[in-house]
Amino acid sequence: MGLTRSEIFTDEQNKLSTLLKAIAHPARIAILQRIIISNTCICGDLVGELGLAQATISQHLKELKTVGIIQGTIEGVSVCYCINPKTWKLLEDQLGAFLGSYKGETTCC
Amino acid sequence: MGLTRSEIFTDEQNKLSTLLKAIAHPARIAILQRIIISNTCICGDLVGELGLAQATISQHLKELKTVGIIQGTIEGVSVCYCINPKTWKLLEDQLGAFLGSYKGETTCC
DNA sequence: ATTTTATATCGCAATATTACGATGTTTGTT
DNA sequence: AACAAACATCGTAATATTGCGATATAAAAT
Repeated sequence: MGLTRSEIFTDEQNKLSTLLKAIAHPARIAILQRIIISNTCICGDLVGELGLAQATISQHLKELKTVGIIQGTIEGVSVCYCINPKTWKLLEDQLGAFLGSYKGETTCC
Repeated sequence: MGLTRSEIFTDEQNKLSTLLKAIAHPARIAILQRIIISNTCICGDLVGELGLAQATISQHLKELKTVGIIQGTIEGVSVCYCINPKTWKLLEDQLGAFLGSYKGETTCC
């Protein structure tokens, strides 16, 4: 016990939950918002702005990168992070389909 | 350490991450899909269908109820669960605004 | 070559999540 | 009243997450 029993769910359900889990943290939401807002690619700017330690930010970035939501390019000494359009679209589509499947008929309760 | 430092984030970021965390689990996605699909309100049907123990299902339902995504009405011996339209809309709006804020300009990386 | 700057990784402590058996509670049935 | 059915809650074990100091790594500047 203690670990999610992924075998009993569909690939879609597992995939969607993985993407959702990646963005289900205020720090990672803040990081993504910051990346989206600045048209120039930020990097360690986040450390000064978010109020979390450098190691913590780096770890959150890694999690976002692991599931493919962002991608990082080495730019001299620093690293340039940006949204991975493909994964972002996938998330929008999957989530849109899921959330949109409820039509709010209130046939119940 | 070990606990999210919510104080340093905005209420919107915290609220959204709370809602996202609630749906960021394959079992809870499956439960929500099942609730949406059946126009009649299911309850313990989930236990037989999902392959998780009754205590586990009940716990997942509680989590969804706690953040307000579903609501339960006692219906005799069983409990009728359904989507809370208000929270569902909130989630759609907040998430739509967040995901939609990225326009995929690829000005970067 | 050494130092500085920027980021990543390691290791750890605190806390949270997941899952489930066992037990409690509530309502309907006999 | 006693019993059964449907859920909820408790307690617990296994695992995951969060955060950070310390340390490693890699590129640029001196």
